[in-house]
Amino acid sequence: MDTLPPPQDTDGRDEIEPINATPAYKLVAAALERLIVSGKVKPGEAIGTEAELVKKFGVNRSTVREGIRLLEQGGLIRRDSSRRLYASVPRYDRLACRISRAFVLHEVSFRELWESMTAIETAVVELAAERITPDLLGELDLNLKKTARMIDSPADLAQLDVEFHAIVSKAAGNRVLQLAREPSNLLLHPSDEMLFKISPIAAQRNLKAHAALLDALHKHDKAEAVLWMRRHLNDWKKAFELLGKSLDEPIDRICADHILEMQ
Amino acid sequence: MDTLPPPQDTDGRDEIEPINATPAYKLVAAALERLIVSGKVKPGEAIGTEAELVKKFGVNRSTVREGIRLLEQGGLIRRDSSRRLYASVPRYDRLACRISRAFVLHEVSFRELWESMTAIETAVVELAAERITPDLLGELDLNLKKTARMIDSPADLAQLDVEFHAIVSKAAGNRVLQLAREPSNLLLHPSDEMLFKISPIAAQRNLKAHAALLDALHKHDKAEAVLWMRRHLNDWKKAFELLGKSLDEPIDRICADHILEMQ
DNA sequence: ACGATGTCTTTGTCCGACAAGCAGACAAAC
DNA sequence: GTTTGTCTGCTTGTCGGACAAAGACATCGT
Repeated sequence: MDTLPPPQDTDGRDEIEPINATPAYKLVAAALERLIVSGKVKPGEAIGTEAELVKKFGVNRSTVREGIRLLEQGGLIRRDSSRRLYASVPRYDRLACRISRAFVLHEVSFRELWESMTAIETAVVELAAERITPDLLGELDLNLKKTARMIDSPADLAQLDVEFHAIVSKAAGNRVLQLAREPSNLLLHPSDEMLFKISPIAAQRNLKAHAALLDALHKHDKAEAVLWMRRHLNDWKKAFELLGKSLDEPIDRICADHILEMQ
Repeated sequence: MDTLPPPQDTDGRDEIEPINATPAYKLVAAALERLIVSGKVKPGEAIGTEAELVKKFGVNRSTVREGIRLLEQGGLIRRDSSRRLYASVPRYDRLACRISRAFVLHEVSFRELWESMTAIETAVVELAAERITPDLLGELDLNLKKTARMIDSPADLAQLDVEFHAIVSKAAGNRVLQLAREPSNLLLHPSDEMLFKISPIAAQRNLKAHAALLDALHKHDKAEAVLWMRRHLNDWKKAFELLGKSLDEPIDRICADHILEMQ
């Protein structure tokens, strides 16, 4: 696999070097990436126009454009209205979406998702109990009310469930945990809806758990919040198993559509 | 995102159409993405040549190329030798790298990283204690021996530390947790090295903790493994604070270089 | 001063072209 | 028969130029 024999030092002139055939468009992308990540161009600042980049890098416009496309999808470059290019910070929701997609393609199991959710959500809710602010408590109150009203509409319930936990994770004030949590949440959402559709009891238990969690958060009671989160997650697992599905089968590919349609 | 209000059917002449302002190259990318994610083209299979895609989509070759570039960086498309295009599954290390980069740009704090590590690593080690296999135990044994030998070389120590935890996370058999863990690990690595460089005691405690963790894993003793992981993480925090740095300051941008250089 | 106007700029898309590298076929040498 | 070298397509990477559309900008008339 180590291509090319070592440059046979026959007569001292061995500067052949293993051929560094990196295409120009990748070099352009790498250069721009370095500019942004290293902070020389701050998020929000404008990248030059294509013509300027052409002059700066000394390559053709098509090449510059291909380089830009590489970064565009990664979220390091954003287009305002009018399609001008600005440096940008990758958005969490986009990242979460990509991660979810990767999980689908890798065919991770529900068990893996559930284990991960258990670990992360309990930590999140513990932090949230400590740090939650009144306005986020208000948002949760509102969400709970809506959940009670929508108790017979599985689709809305699933949506509200996702929202509830998203608010809690925001309250935890930890963006690393927030991003770690998001993909699993996205992927569990469709199953969530299915559970609510099939079992009204699951919907009831969901509502009750949310109410208890919210109460614990109001009281800033870490222990109780964690306890209810555990119960909440166990409920989900039990309901899932009642459906006759195995936790060890890979998540459905139908989740993929759900992920895809959000860009 | 191609919304826009429906074209107000005021007087029958409503062929205004919601202005499909999505550039063609994005549509190409979306179409290819859908092909791969939905499973119509399985990972490893070849995407057609550019010429074929030109015919299939009815757009110019440049446009096709720009579309391909969008997916290329995301890891959905891979180039074999000879640059032919194949569908692919996004690699975890690439994803972790991107996530790390996002954290740097978002200027997350060491505290956020540490809290996340605490939550995830304890869960990981608990699962690992249950599921670890003899060969992974062997790898850990080897890693521990090397760590003992390299006790005076901070750079190697940091590298071995990262490896140790990576092996543990592999042993946990949960890819979701594994990916959730990776970015924080990457970002803490440089600070790790700095800690070892400044405080030989930190290196000693690190070695001791690893030994104890490994012992617990050998015995499949969950409780002890979790206990030692907690200690290990607290050690890190204490050492960090001894350095006089605040946990609440954003992670250094120097981490960025470290992240960038791994593709 | 303000709004309507036309012009400039920039992007999205297309066309055509060429060099380099890879794959396979084919002929030559052992 | 196997190996080697060569040749010919095919595909990608890069280039140059071109044009339409839409935003940005300057100008002009009131």
